[in-house]
Amino acid sequence: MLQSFPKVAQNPPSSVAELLERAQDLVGFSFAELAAIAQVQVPSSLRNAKGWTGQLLELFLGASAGSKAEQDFPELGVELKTIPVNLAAMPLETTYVCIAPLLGLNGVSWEHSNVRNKLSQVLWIPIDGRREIPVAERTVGLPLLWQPNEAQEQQLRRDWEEITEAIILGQVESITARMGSALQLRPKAANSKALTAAYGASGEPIQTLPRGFYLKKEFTRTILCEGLGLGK
DNA sequence: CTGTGATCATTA
DNA sequence: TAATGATCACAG
Repeated sequence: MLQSFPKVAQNPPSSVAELLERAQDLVGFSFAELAAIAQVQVPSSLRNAKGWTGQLLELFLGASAGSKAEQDFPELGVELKTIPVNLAAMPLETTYVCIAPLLGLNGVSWEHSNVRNKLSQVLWIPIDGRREIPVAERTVGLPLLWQPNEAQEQQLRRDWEEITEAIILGQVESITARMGSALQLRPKAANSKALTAAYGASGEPIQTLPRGFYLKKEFTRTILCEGLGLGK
């Protein structure tokens, strides 16, 4: 099969097929190679460049830049997630999904939740992210376009409902990352001093750390292994 | 400050 | 040593 050389996208993909084509063209390339093409520097460490990998791939796939609270490819209904894995395809990190609203949740249903919207269709791009490999030498893996199956959808729904219920009841501060089987709630802020409004235990307004929804590693591992036919 | 992209680093 | 809670950079 003919392999086109990857290049920085000048426009968003016009179809899912085109998006997948672009992703396919990146397979096997190292970050050093891609960074050279995109004319950006490879950080020696991701310590001060935590989102670098995801943003590098966005350049090649043509994702609309910015920090809008919507999918990366709104016209295609696709969300992009780069996920560092080891040789066993085990995710090395949890996956950030979206900010968790702490107010105005009355009447919000799973069907209309941001979590469901973001996860309705995801283009997963695994990265060989082994820590012992220099960032420049890490490579892009096989892309996987995923939609939650019935069981996964219900699992996510149960977690979301449990967590959301706790938020509504003013228990945000007692929710730990242990709650939920696939989805978890964790801090998502510039630092521990950032504050946002939420409900207190008596329904009174309080200020608390902003939270975000994340996918636990094991859930993501199952997606990748089933989707890529790697067995379990 | 909120939301995007996430990984770091301390602790259990 | 894995997971939780904390943090980094940047756009708007």
